[in-house]
Amino acid sequence: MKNASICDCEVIHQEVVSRIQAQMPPKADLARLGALYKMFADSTRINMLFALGYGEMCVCDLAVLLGMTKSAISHQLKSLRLANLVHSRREGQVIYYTLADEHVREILNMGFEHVSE
Amino acid sequence: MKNASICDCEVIHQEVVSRIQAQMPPKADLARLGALYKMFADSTRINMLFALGYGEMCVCDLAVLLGMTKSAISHQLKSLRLANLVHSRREGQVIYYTLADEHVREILNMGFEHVSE
DNA sequence: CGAATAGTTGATCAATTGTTCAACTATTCT
DNA sequence: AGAATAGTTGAACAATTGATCAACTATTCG
Repeated sequence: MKNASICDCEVIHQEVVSRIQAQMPPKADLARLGALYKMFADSTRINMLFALGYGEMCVCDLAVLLGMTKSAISHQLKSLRLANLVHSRREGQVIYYTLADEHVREILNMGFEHVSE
Repeated sequence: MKNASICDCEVIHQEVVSRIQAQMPPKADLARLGALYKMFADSTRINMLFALGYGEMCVCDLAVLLGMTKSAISHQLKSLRLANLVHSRREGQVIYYTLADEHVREILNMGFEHVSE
């Protein structure tokens, strides 16, 4: 009984499990996918991404729009930047942020459709 | 200075902020979107959803496939069920789970494409 | 009924996460 | 150079999360 350690069931559908195991993408890919979705899994970041989807904004614009401190916004922007979901460009003291690419917009819209029944 | 409480900047692009504020979806919708993505924001759940995307499985199958306890799997399945991402049907003692609809598969694939560069 | 099996549940605990605060860097203007 | 402004950063803390364990329910079989 090789599965005794994790599962005491006797009705394991071994053919199904084996077949699906063979089809599963590499674990590392799925971990990266989880990490990607984690960026969308927060109200503040969703708001920021949607806002940036409508146009370029600086940190202060986002702070005013969402009623949050520059610090909080900046921390989240850093996460989004590291995840390659937004790009930034500096103009003097002001740093403007935009969505990184159309893919980000597509992911947002796809989920939004599902939420809108 | 109406924004003094949240932001000390003087270069707020008020026209941009106002325009975007008008375009933003209701906050409640964005919160629900965040909650939806939260379901995809975990390696275990991503693995489970991908697996179920390949075929119906019972709790034990998933436990064996992912090397986790029935309890852990069951807890996550409950979250997925409450989020309407999976459906279940009972057959005797065994409860089989499947993806709720094609939309779930689409969301998974959309993200997967982005992760696969 | 009673034993065995499949699955669920609630409490607990460690780990992760998001915001705040204060201090910091970078750029502009005088 | 010095002051002012835009943005970043790290530590700290509360809140949330995911796995584990033990106890529970539901179904089948003898």
